[in-house]
Amino acid sequence: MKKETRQEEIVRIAARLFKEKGYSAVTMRDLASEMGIKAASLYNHINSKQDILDMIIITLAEAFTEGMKQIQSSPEDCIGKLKQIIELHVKLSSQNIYGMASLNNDWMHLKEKRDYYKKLRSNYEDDFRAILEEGIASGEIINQNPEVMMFSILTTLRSLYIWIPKKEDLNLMEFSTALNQILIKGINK
Amino acid sequence: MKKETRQEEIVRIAARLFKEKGYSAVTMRDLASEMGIKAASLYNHINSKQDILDMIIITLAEAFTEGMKQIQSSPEDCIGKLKQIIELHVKLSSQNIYGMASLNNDWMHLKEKRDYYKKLRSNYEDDFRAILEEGIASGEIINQNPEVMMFSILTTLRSLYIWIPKKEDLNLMEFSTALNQILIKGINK
DNA sequence: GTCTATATTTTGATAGAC
DNA sequence: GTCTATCAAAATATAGAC
Repeated sequence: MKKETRQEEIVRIAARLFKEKGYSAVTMRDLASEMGIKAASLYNHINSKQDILDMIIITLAEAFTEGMKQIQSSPEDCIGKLKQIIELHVKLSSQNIYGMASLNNDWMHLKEKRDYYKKLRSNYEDDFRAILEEGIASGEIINQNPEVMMFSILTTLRSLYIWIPKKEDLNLMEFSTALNQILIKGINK
Repeated sequence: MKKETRQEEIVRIAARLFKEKGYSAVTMRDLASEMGIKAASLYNHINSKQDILDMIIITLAEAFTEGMKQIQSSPEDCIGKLKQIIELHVKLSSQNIYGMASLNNDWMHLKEKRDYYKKLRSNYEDDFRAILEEGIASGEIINQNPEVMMFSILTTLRSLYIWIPKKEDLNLMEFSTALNQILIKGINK
């Protein structure tokens, strides 16, 4: 394991603070205080507060894009691909709980990278929708509005970061399996 | 229809801005500008920025509490109650799209009312969980982890405000029905 | 790599005229 | 009910010493 650079440490701590109060409410003094240094010292490792947010969000957004590319090229059917998407979200969310909060809630505070982020997200949703439509066409899943299906599944997956920290008791693999069953088969007996 | 007071107008416009950028990133000057007046003039109608957030969030949180009380006292079974919960969320979310954003994302910026809000939310989740556990006990729904089921359904419902504005084409009643089917019966054929 | 000192801008809010 | 003028605090960021 490579040693964490000072910049990576700042970004990691910042993400934790951003999750608690949101990007705008966290000051450079808050962040510095949490690092045990003065605010001015932060600027030896990062260019601006904006840059920290950029790094947190873009890294994650690109990881999701990469994950979706893998899933698309897999030989699985629709249900199999959905299962992989669930696993992708559980994996990335549990690896970076704090960053997921920024991805969900603070993307509008991106500046130059905002359009790029929106493009990645929009492409991700298009790919997701295409998988559902393929499943409807092949008769694998019900013929419901794919937009509503995607909304339901995706918002649950996008909110995983809120619940995963509370579920330390629950094994992640078990969690993923339970989620898979609930999202795909419903809760009806 | 009673005429909207100036204070109500301020709160309504503020909620819209809070949804776009979050409570902390919206300044009193932003809000005043959107109202067509100067920032100082706002203080003739409200005491503080904090008060605006309090009004937005607490009004909604109490509406959910009241709705849940109604549902609890209904004679429906578990699945029927879940359907009513879905309808409650679709109704309140569509009536106050902007306020729902603050409820979800800016509750941590409450001050004196923060504990009260957290109590309401915690009670709401307890009531929700009890309905699911009752359904498991009676054999109405599958014997899965009620926490994971609640998480899945509730996060979808709590995110409705993001999607409803995009779905103006989609009738709200239809939306509610589709959502009900997807959340309860799943998407599997 | 961290510090102190400081520049500059922006913030929520108040006082008092009209 | 709105305005102008203004305050005090807090924000991001830079310069230069150590």
